[in-house]
Amino acid sequence: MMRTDAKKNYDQLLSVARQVIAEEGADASLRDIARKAGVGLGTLYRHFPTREVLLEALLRTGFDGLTERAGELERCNDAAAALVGWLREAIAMTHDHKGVIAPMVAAIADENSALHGACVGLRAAGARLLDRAQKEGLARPDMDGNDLFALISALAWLADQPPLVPRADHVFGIITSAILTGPTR
Amino acid sequence: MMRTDAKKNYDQLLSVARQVIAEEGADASLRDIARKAGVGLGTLYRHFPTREVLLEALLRTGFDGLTERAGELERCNDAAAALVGWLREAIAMTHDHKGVIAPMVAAIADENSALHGACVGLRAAGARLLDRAQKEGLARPDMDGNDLFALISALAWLADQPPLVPRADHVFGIITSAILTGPTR
DNA sequence: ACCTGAACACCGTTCAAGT
DNA sequence: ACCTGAACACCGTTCAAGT
Repeated sequence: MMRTDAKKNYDQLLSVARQVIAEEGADASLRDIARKAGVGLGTLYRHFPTREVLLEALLRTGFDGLTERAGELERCNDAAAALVGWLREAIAMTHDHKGVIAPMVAAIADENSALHGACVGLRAAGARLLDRAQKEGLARPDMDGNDLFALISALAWLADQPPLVPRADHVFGIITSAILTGPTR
Repeated sequence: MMRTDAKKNYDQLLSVARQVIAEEGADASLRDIARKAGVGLGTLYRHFPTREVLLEALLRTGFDGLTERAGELERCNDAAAALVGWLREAIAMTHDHKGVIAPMVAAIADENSALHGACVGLRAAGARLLDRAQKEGLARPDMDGNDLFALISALAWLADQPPLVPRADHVFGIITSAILTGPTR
């Protein structure tokens, strides 16, 4: 069990980090976060030895929500709508924490990253929805969870680039239509 | 006209920058480049007042090659193949200079960026190829040069993320099939 | 005209010293 | 146990001083 003063610092750090990262992005200055939290820099490193650990803590509830949501949608009638709806939600989630998609992509290949588990879980949840849609003949068969993860990442990145934001929704539509359409032409 | 010593420094800087950026990416340390070029840091800033100016100088021949190539392809019989082939080349070009796609995307909305002109030219070249394919009924009509630029950017970014590289080609195929297919399903 | 490098204000990360 | 902040090795950017 954490000492109560440590717990207080931890919570304060997390709260300030959420705020700062929402403004500055996932590559915000850790020094700045510690400063704004009124805490020594070493304390931040004690609680979050790595930037990924901090991001994981910030995104945990979001990740959990998404995998839970995937479970619900698996029991939805329309497997195509379930897949596309979940994709949209997954992208929206990263959109709340700009700059987070690059570390997430890096984490999926790095078992030591604090974000690894969450990303693998995300990929698996998407893969299940995709698999169901494929079995019903609603999604192109020449894709797997890795392709889906790559597409989600690309769309999330796109939605993070201010000049591309106006087109993000439309591009989302183009790509989902490709997923739901038959294989090569 | 440049003084000959200045010209020598300029060339040396450009050559070292090409090398360093190939290894470290477009966000490589400018200090490091100056150091390796055996030149004062101020000299680098004199010749390349901004990182974008340096990137533009590095990519100029690549940009020119791509717009020229687009001109050739416009006279190709198969408008669909011309479009897809050019997309592939455009993405390959950024792939040679990792990390360059983010500044390029930023530049398209920033008229003051040294990369602005090149990016606008790229978008225009793609738009012409797209337009021709659309007029022949070979590409979906609900797209324009902005969408194409966004898709190229997303694919270029994807090809820059090591864990996603294995899927990059396949995802490219999925997306081009969406462009060449009819509109929504 | 051009070059240099110190100066300034920042980083991330570590770690001895304190409570 | 936990916290602090100095220390170290880096950045990008500017600019006085030199040739």
